[in-house]
Amino acid sequence: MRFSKLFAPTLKEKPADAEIKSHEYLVRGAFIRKVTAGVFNYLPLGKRVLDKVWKIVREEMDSIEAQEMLMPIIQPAELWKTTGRWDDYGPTMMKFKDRHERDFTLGPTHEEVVTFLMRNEISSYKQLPVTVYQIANKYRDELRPRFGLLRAREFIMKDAYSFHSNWESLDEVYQNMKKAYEEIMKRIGLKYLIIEASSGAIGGNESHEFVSLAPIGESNVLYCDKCGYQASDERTPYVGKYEEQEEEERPLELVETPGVKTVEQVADFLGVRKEKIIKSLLYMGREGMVMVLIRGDLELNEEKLKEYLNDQSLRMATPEEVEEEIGVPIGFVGPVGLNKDMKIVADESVRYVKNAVVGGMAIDRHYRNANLGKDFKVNEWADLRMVKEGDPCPVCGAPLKGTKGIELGHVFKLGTKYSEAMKAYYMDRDGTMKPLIMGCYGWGVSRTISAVVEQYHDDKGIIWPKSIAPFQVVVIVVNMNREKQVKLGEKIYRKLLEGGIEVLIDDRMITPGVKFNDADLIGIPVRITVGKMAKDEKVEIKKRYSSEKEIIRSSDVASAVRKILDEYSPPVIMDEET
RNA sequence: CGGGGCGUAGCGCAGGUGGAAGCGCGCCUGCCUUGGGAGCAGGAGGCCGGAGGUUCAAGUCCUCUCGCCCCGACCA
Repeated sequence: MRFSKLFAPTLKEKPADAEIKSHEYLVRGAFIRKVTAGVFNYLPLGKRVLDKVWKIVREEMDSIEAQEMLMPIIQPAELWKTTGRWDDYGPTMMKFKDRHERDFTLGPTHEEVVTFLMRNEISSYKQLPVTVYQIANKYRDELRPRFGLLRAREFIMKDAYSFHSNWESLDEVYQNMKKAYEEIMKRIGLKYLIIEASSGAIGGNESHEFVSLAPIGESNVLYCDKCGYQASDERTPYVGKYEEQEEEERPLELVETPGVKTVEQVADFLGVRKEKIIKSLLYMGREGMVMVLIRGDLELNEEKLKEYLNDQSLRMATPEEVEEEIGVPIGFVGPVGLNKDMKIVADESVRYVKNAVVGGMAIDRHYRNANLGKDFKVNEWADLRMVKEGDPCPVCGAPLKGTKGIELGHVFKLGTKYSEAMKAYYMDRDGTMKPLIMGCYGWGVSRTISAVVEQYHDDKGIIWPKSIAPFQVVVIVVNMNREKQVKLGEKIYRKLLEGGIEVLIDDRMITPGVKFNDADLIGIPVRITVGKMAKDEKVEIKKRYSSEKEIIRSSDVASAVRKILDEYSPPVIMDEET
């Protein structure tokens, strides 16, 4: 490719909306351009990188005998209603109506569509197992699209689905998929962790996330140096012991607390520790309102609650809903004297709080000395607290450590959730109808590009690993007015092309500074500079991430390029202010 | 959805109290220059996001609207 012909309008200045390096460099380097919030054009350079990632993902999928297919972006509402996800997934879906007022969505994922397909086409165990995948656009109406390709509304994902007649078969594909994902991470060159993304408590619902490490990542990872435990904070059970408080139960007392609502304020106002307060949170779910209790100093883990109540539509009740249902403004709601027939679920921590402070069930009132059993009851107990860095490892008890990352891959044993909801049955060897056993496996293809830039850049721009660089080599002709340089540059360019190397020749009629800066910004691994020494048939060769330059004879270029590419391994950036 | 901010040239931005639309970069022409985003000279480019209003007069004030960005949206 000739730079003079390449559509790559690079930018000198940082775009106003870029907060993180990957966003800034991908825009400045002319890889992407925003069309509207969370929706992007991929320019030629961006498309080249995307294709590289795409190819690696495809090869790894093919290697485990997953079969590529293509599913529609437009999906009818009916499919989503049969699984209940039209409401569960709800606001994140891009919905629209056709001219006949029928509801549709732009697919955020494809479980429904693929299960629908298999329901119609799979009738016998003899057709199983089967694994299919696609690499295609996905649509999610994110609350707040941000960080360029990292949280986009339109993005590219590889999604695979497997179908089985037994759990052993599912496990086999699941393990293969994990290996394939590790291969993808390694081939691209990302530093990553595989983390548990399931409670692992009941049933066979196993799940793992593949997280690319980055300080700006939105996944909180907890890990244990001692035993190797790694998991998402959302899925880490709390295994610490609570201490029984040796304290005499005092009589319940209603106190005035004007305008005092938050745990913080209550603790201050009444002069008690947050540990003595019990927070009463109200959630709306499929079966109405639920009261959730947790100790004042702890954070509720909403994922655990959703899982425990088996209700993905769960959300915090609005202040209006609380007023309407309970007749008391939020901040003063509590379990004492709750005359509504409402389920009360409590975190284990609540069991051990003696003489607690709780909402007074009247405006500007709180109760002191509320005690479990005597003053209020709890219907159900569960582990609902958010585990933090420093809490004990659920496996070995050592203090957990924390880090952050970008979720790139997610594998999940779905079991029969979708097949049962959509009545996707096959006939087994024994002549009975059984629901298909399923697994699903996602990989964020476009997001991978950002994750790579987060790990591979410096203050001049991107430093692509050679596996996904848009070009392997850039040939810079320093002075286009010097015939010697132009001729030698062209000769080298042609030679490398013939050798099957992806090479870009910078033949623009501009000053060399621009060329050097663009080469750095775009992040091409090997740079060959054809300058003053062209008259002696010599050129300079340099790695993107190194300041060392080597002078070589032009006849040695092909072998020098091969050698440098062989040993090319840029350093990973793990910590940096963004 | 709540709070805050911003929409002025392709990009980044400036335009007190209303009174002739500007700067830097980029772009075009010419000269000159060519090892880290050159220099000089000339030039093109704007419905000041949109609609309504106040006024003799609106980029500027008011109302509405659309879009974008940031923070929060889970602690009651």
